[in-house]
Amino acid sequence: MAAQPTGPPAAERDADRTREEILAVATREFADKGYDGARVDEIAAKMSTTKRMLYYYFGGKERLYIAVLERAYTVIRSLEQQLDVEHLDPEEAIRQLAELTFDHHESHPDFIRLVSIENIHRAEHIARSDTLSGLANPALDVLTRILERGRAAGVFRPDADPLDVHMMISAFCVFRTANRHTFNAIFRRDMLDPTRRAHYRAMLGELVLSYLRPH
Amino acid sequence: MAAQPTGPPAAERDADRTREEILAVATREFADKGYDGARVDEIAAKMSTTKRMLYYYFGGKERLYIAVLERAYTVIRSLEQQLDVEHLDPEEAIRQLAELTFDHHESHPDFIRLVSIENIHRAEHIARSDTLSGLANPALDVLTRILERGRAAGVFRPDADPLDVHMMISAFCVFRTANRHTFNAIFRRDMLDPTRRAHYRAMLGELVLSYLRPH
DNA sequence: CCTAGAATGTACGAACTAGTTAGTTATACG
DNA sequence: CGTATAACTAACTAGTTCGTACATTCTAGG
Repeated sequence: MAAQPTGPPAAERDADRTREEILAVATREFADKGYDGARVDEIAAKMSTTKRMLYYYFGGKERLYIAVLERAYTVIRSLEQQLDVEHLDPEEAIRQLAELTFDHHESHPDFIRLVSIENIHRAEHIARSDTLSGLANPALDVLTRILERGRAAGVFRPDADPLDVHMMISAFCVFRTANRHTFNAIFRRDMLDPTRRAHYRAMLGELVLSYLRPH
Repeated sequence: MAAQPTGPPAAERDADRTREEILAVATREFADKGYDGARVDEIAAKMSTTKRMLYYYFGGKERLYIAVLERAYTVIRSLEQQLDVEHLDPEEAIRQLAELTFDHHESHPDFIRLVSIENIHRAEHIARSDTLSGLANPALDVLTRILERGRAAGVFRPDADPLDVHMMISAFCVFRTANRHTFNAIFRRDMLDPTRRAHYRAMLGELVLSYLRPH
């Protein structure tokens, strides 16, 4: 139901383009203000079409929000699929995986905010989405294989669980971006200050590796 | 302006009691629904007095929310002040500090939610509160002293920064509670499941200590 | 006992907000 | 060329939400 069969794409009356624009504006607005803070009229005002189209294509505020979440997760997952660290030795692979995750979180603040917002709502919208509720994570598969190789080589402790390690990495990266505001307000240190970036990036790698090494 | 001078405390017409009840109900409501999701009328309905009192004592929704934040932080800080781990050797002190922080986060889910909510709002309310914006953290002082002792004894690496270590611990604990819903929706693992509690608690201690030990 | 002022309750309204109704224009296709 | 239908627009509405005006009751101090 997409893809113009012949001729150049019409500048006006392009359903796909309209849908995409609504999603893009809505993503920014929901990430910025939260689900309850976002205003349908505000989203409408910021796009080149009207509010009616938002209801035409998505059916309502909540379903638009779910569509936003679905697209955001899809984008992130497709990026994760490009991970290519399996040719490295286990230690270096872990370090790279951690640092790529680190970079990743830093360059997608909207996604992190959407996840925080969704947690405030106890993931009720994710639960309502078939697309999202059981969505596998390619980064976790990569991590699982690295751990196995490291265990076999005797450089990693044998009891390390992939999901636990993934959680450690996520916790560090998510906290750094998601909690930066209160952290900065209380401790007067901006965790996202560019001058501290290299320090935190290296620290995460060390943290994970020092945990993984057999004692 | 409190403390009845003579006679038994009046069951009705007790300004302090009314204030406290409003704060308690508002805390639950804001933590549950977020700032924009919370409804003034809903808070009013759940308390034994009327909405008028909320405006009489706090002036409005936003100022009530700030008062809620101030009280929540104050409570947490006073609990932190009771930390008593300085008599232990550095390694054991760190482990205990981490585990107490862990317990702490688990037993104050409302506080964690309020912090997440405040981060969605980029800490704008904390910034507006004189009480909160520069509030020192007793746990950080304790941590600083432990690290110093450990460094002197040669059991900790010399370049470990107290605030970084505090951040590591917080990241782990906050992520486990604040992001449990999306994590569970995606990975089908409840990080707060009681049967996994001991595992995570021990893991945090190991994580921090393996990072701190000189390599 | 009386009064000033603090504390409380009721009822209401102005502004906002999600969603809809009713109608219009462009485009694909025979 | 004509028409069915997808894409689109503007104006409106029903319900909500924060906040307030006004009336009332309790309590401390003289």
